[in-house]
Amino acid sequence: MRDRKSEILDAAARLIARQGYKQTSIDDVIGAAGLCGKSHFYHHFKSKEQLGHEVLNRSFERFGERGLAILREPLIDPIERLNLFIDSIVIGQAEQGCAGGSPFCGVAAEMADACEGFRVRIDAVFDRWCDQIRSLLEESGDRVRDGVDPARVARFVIATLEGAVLMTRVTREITAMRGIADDLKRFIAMHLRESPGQRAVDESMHGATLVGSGVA
Amino acid sequence: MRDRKSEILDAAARLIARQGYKQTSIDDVIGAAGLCGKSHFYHHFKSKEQLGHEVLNRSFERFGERGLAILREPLIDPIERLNLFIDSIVIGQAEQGCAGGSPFCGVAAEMADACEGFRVRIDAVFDRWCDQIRSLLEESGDRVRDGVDPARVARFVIATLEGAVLMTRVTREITAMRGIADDLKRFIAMHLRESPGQRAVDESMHGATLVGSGVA
DNA sequence: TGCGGTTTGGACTATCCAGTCCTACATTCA
DNA sequence: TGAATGTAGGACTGGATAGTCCAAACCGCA
Repeated sequence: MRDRKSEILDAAARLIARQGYKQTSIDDVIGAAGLCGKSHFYHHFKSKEQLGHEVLNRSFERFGERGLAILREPLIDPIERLNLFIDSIVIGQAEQGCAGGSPFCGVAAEMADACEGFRVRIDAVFDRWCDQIRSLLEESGDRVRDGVDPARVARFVIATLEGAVLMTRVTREITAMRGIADDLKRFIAMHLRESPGQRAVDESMHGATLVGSGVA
Repeated sequence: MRDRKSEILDAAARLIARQGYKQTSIDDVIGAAGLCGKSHFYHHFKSKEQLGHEVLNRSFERFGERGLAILREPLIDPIERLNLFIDSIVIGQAEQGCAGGSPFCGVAAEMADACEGFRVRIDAVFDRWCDQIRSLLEESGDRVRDGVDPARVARFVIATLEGAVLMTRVTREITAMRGIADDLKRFIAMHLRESPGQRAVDESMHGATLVGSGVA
């Protein structure tokens, strides 16, 4: 029973991710969702702002369910999970043709400024995201070097991913993001104790980052 | 000879950095610049889009003159210059109260979507920025490890800085950004050959990133 | 059958905003 | 003196957009 409200939210989420909150008009949403008139929309939502909040919540839940799901996958090694997660962001961005990005990127910044309520919500999203990665590192226990602050590494990972998504949005080029993702994995490996990790760092230094293998 | 047009550009640049391009109306600009009416504005600019382009160019020039100037400072060691540059971004963001960010961040993404012309321009900004950092690494010559792709490292640095700025914009918190900046310097050091760099990495691993020294 | 929530369809208001147009006044410089 | 340019002030158009209101159909369910 896919109700109409969900369809509206899906359509709105797609539009907002692609063109931003302010730039997405109620009429756009109505058109994309195949509604007939405003009254129908306003039957389900009090205002555009409410729509924004619900879209944000929904995107957050979806991201929690699917995007972050890999971070919780118990059968895979924690660090490997983190690497897979990074790859999944790159793949997602490539699939979207380098536009729009994850629901909390350029859009996040725009909405954060548009309304304090949005900002707080997006802040919470970042927090939860950060927590997931942090707990992943903590789960790795003794593999992580002494003195490493998992929360701090988590924030670094998120910032770099967000920045990379933003960059591809401007350059419309996915190759650079792949390089950044690989380098980010090396950055993470740098915080691991055991030699396999360290060796991996050195190997990738002489593999993936060979001059010319990146983007011209 | 501070002409009126420059004042308008300055006011517009400030507004756009804070609230975005679309959200900044001509009337806002007129008010902030202390003009009397639209005719005066349209005497200097053909359209809002032209204003956008000129603001972008101007911000770019300013950033080139001041922001990137440190990257070209011949008396300072190249890598040290890069570190100073990273610090300057953090300081700049702190001074702005974590809002707005560098002219080419959230705003860039918004404008990139608003108009293809803007996108191309911003893309060029990233390119030049990337080139500056790349040439810095190339300048360091033998200090950089074999197999390291300077352009790729440059893109990583830029992505992480952009992401960090975006993050502080949402969290309104500068502390996290300081941690990210320090970690970014360690990432750069990781690509240097000589032991001082490597030692610096290890030292900072047991200094800056001690659990609890980051943000709670 | 009838009630309540959903859907359709569209008219309408109020507001914001980019851009136009027109009229003055001041300054500068030929 | 007179033309060009910059500044001032404001009326106006046209389009987009959020939000309201109303009337009628549709549909599941008691």
